[in-house]
Order: sequence, then C-alpha cells, then structure tokens
Amino acid sequence: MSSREAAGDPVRRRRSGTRSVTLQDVAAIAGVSAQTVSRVLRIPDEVSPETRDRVRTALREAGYVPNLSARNLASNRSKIVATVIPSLSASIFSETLTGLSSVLAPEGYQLLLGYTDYDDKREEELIRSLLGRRPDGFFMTGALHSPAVIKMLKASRVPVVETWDWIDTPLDTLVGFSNEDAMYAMVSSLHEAGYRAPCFVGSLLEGDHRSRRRLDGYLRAVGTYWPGREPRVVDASAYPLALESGARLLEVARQAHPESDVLVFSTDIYANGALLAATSRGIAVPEEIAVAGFGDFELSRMLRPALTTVALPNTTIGQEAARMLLTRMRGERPERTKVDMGFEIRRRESA
Amino acid sequence: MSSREAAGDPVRRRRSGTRSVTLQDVAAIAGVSAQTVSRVLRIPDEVSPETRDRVRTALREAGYVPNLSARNLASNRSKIVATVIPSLSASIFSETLTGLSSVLAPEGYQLLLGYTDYDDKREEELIRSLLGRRPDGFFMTGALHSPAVIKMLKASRVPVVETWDWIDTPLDTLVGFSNEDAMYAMVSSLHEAGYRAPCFVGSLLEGDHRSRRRLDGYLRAVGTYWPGREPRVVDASAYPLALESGARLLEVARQAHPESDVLVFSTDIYANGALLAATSRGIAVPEEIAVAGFGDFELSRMLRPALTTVALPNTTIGQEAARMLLTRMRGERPERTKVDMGFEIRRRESA
DNA sequence: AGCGCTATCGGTAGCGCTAACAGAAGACCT
DNA sequence: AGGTCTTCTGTTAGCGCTACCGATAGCGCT
Repeated sequence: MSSREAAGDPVRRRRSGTRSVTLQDVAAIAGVSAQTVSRVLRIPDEVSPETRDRVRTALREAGYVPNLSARNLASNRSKIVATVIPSLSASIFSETLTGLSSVLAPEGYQLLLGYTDYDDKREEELIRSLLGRRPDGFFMTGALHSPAVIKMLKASRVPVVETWDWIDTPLDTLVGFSNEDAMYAMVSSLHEAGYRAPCFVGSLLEGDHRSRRRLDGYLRAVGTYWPGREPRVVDASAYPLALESGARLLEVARQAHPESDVLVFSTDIYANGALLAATSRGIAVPEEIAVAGFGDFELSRMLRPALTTVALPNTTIGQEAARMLLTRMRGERPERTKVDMGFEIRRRESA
Repeated sequence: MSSREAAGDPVRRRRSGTRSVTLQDVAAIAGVSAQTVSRVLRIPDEVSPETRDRVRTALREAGYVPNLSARNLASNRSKIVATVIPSLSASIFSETLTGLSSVLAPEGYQLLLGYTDYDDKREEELIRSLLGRRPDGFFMTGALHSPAVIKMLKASRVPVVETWDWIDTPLDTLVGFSNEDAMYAMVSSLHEAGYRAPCFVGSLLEGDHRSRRRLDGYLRAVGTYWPGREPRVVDASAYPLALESGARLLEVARQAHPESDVLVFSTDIYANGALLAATSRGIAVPEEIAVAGFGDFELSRMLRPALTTVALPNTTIGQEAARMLLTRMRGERPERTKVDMGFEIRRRESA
C-alpha cells in the first residue's frame, strides 16, 4: 500500500511465492474478484452465466492450475486418501488399488501411496508422514496395528477403512474377510478330499499379520481334524515373495516333513513356484505331493496342473472400501461398518 | 453473537480449522514462540540444546503432526513427487516404483500416484490434477506426450524425468532405453538363430506408445533382414494385459499367419500366456512354433520351456530416475540429462 | 569501555485459497 | 409504496506454517 511511505514505514516483505498463476491473476483478467473466480471453480451455479463464461475464458487464457495446498489449508479438506499397503510389488494389492482408485478418482480424490514392507515400525513412520497431508480418508491393508498407530489415527479423527482382514472391533470401518476362516476352509476341503498329512508353508514374519492369521486357521483345522497331532509348519520368512522361493520351499518342506501329502502355502506365489519346480523336476502333482495356495492369481488357473487355492475379492475389496470411505467422508454413518467380502475355495488339479 | 456487543468491535470471525495440534499449541506448552518450534523441526542445530529438548518433549506430549499443506504453502516446497504410470496392475512398473521410492523416501519425499490406463486424454487430466499439489518433481512413464501435457509441464517449471523410452529431446531429463532398438535386437537375434518367418503380436493401442515403438523396431528389422517382405503383425489392442490374452493371441496369430515360425510378443505377459496355452494344447515350443517376449518377468525364466525375451532395467530405472530428480530438485544440473539404461537379450528355450 | 561478531530467539507478513459475512440490485408480494 | 426475499458479487479474516528481519545477550578482542 502506498499509505506506508510515511516515516514509520513497516518493512516491505517480499516472498518469492510460486510465481505461478493465482486466482488473483485470473480475477484481474476477468475483471472480477478472486472470490468469484473461486466460486466459478467450486459452485458455478451460484455465478451468473455471463460472468461464469468470462471467468472461464480467463482461466483458460491464464493457464490456471489451482494450488491444492492453499485450498486444503483454507477449506480444511484435502481430497487425498492415504493408502497403506505392505508392498508395491505384491501384484495382488494392485488389483485392490485399482478398485479403490476407480471409485475414488471420479469423485476427485487422489491416492497418496505408502508401503510398509511388512514392518510395523515403518508403518508407524509412514502413517505419521501421511497424516501430515491431512488426508480426508485412510485406507489400510490389514487390521492389526501397533498402539501408536491406533492412537495417531484415532486422534486425527480421519475416516479409516481397514481391509484384507477380519477383527471384532475395527478402528473405524472394515472391509475384508477372515484369513483364518479361509485357511480353515481350505484345510477342511483338503481333509474332505482325503489328504491326511498337510504341511503349512508360509511367512511367520513379525509384521505379516495376514499370513499369521492364515497359520492360525491352519492350526485350528489341524486341531479339529487331527487332534493331538503336532502340526507340520515351515517358516518362509527368510524367502522373498517370489516364484523362486516357492521352488526352494518345496525342497525345504519335503526335507522337513517327508511324510506330508499336501503342501498348503500361505500365498499363490510360493505355491505356483513350487508347482513349476515340481514339474521341472518330474515330481508328480498331486500324486506324489499335492499343492494348495492362497489368493487365486491368474497364473494359478493357467498352470498345469492348475492350482487349488482360495479366491479372494481383490478388486471388490478396493471398490467396497472406497464406497465406505466416501460415505464416511461425507460425514454419514454407513449402514454397516463391517463388511465381510468372503472368499471361495477353488478346487483344481493340484490337490 | 455475544462477542460483538461492543460498539466498534471488528467482526470476530471463527473458522473451524483442523482442530488438531498446531505449532502454537506446542509453543505454548514449551514456553517458546511458534517460530522456535518450527526451527526445532527444520534446523535443530540453530536452537540451543536446552530449548530443543524442552520443545521436543512438548512435541511428543502434544502429539504434534505437522500440517504439510501449510508448510508447503509457506515454504513453496511440497516434498511430493508426482508419479505417472500407465497402469497399476502391470506389475512391471511396480518394480520401477519400488526403485523410485526406495531412493526418494529416505529424503523425505512422498509419491503421489496416478495412472493413465494408456489413455492420452486421461494423462492430461491426471497431470493437471497432480500439478495442483505443486509437486517438487515429476516422474513420467514414457516420453511421448500430448502438446497440452508438454505445455503444462513446461509452464510449471517442475523437474521432470521421463522414463522407459528413448527420444532425442526430453522435456527435461530422461532415464530409459530404446524400445525400438531392443525389439530390433530381438529380431536380429532370432534371425541369427535361423528363424525366417517372425510375426509380431502386440498392442497397437493409440496411447500405448512403448508398444508402438517396439513395433517400429520390428518393422525396421523386417526391412533389414527380409527386404520387400510384408511384415506379419497381429494387433492385440483388444486383449487386456493378461496371460489369458496370450492364450487367445496364440490362436489368432496361427490363424492369421500359419507360416510363422516365431511369435514375437510385445510383452512377456502375452508371451507367457501363449507358452502356457501351447503346453496345454500339446503344441511343441519351439519346434512347431517358437515364442519370444519382452520384459523378462520372473515367470518367464521359471516356465518350461523358459521364455526367450528382452531383459529390462525395471528397478534400476526407478533408482536412477530418483537420483536424477534429486539432483534437479536441489536445483543442480546433472552431468547428463539423458541416461541409457540399456537392455539385454535373454536367449532361452522358447526360441 | 567499546567494538564487532555469533548464537539464539521472537515478531510480523504473507504463501493462495475459502468461509463467513455484507451489500447491492432486482423480483415479488401485500 | 414499502417491505421481504432472492440472486449475485465483493470484502475481510483467517487456515498453519515459514521467510525475513530484528533484537538481545554473550563472547573475544583491542
């Protein structure tokens, strides 16, 4: 202001700024106030058609791109959904992400992605940094979290949807299925098919909660069908999530429990790797050893023998979770805060 | 309102705000100014040890989570790298993302992810919305973009790294390889191995630029080794990127060009699907028909026969691109703005 | 004692936007 | 005619943070 020329003139601060086009610039071109431009962007119906057109022309002419940080700060809404997955490379989650994004993107939400690498400590840091963006919603893979995580999320009052698991009291909402029941059902199915010596092969990694829940289901099934029997278990924690590991684990399992008649893997990746290795080495599946998986990847039904496995609602979990979040983000209460998406045993040739 | 009773009392505006802990709150607890708290977070060395400890205690006690939107607005840095990939489900890019993130995360950068589904129009909208967050850097898959995209990115003055392709004049920096040369090399290798009737099978989709470049390489090779010969090409655009499609395309290609002795697929996904289908149907590979792929997925070397394919620097592209961005985001000029990560022909049993 | 320096802290303006209010102009009603 | 209501636009005050500048105290040195 020129009124500050006088003696006690306060210092004139200059900040670099974005040096990109602002609402003010557009307003100047269109000959209206910044507020009106803002309205054209957010609630065009409340602006008269003539001004609206004029402003829109100015917007195009100036090449305006709204600064969402500023919008976020002023409106207290970020249009961001923070998304926590265990790993980028596990293709299984990418289907869930696709489902999630396909529902959220049309509503103008962006996904801010982070992965934990199955490490609880990393999850904690990740969530802290994601919370910094003040997301409108939180998508979590898994439903077992450290007290620190729970505390942070509760304190933030952000709508949260937990997925891919099943617990009694979710943080906020839950869209998933019971890994334990699914594995139990798998072993039941194998028992029914006549198998008598199953061996569980899966990650017992600290941070891989879903794999542990599958183990729980396996243990419970063994308790039911072979009471008193020491369960056969092979820990796969040391093996990366890759087909190659499945090949190795086939060896390890047959060494550790030669009497096993079926290997029950905690994921299709291992199972398919084992299947491929068995074929290469001339081990007959399912005659010599049967194989079962978890996840029903596309490869699982393409291989010969095709893999017996548990089909999971990969994509639909993402879509349903997105709908749940949308409801919560509108401030409404969904009819049900827990949705069981179920699972399905797929009996094929491998077992 | 009771607060406005007084005569000249200026209107007292109340905004809801985040209602979460702010710097002010922490400052009040620690008995210092907000500015000092801010310094403890950003440049702790400039604060005396005693105050620093006091502030840190207060930060913990209050459960402070910085509002990055506000920080972004004030500092004009977002610590966000916008990341554009064609598809979430193409596992091949997830490796690149892992590489990217593994280098950027330790530096405090978050990935804001978007995917285009191989659609140029969607890419444009996506980039506009990503730019709204004022990212510090831009990671692009591919190097061929619409004029509108180029204009927006140039205007934003954000460091950009294009990847997975090779062109003369990148927008800013480029970390990739030549899809055309790679495919040319593959066909050369097949020619050298004695194949005489190759057939290209791949997406000719408008937005799938990399696949088209592979076709270009194929066409050039045919021109070199079989001058005058009409190139055999099967358009796979209508088939989703899945193993199942490979099975179908095997049929289609053998129908369309029965005399082909080798099918050259634009991606390992199709190629592996074809391989699996051939095995199921008793078609001998490579005797009856040989198969070559592009990408070298893990499955490709696990199958029997193992797939002859082109190995690409999936993960290292991400890492190198991240380093490139870091340099540019520091405002420095990298020694080279174009880095060729190369490729490698992997001769295996399928061809 | 006075000077210049550094280390440490606080005050203030402003980043670009929107919520909340205010006001003008016309439409409509009694 | 006067009042009320609606439609449209502008003004103002923040949102939570950091850049920028100043102020103060303490230090070593002449």
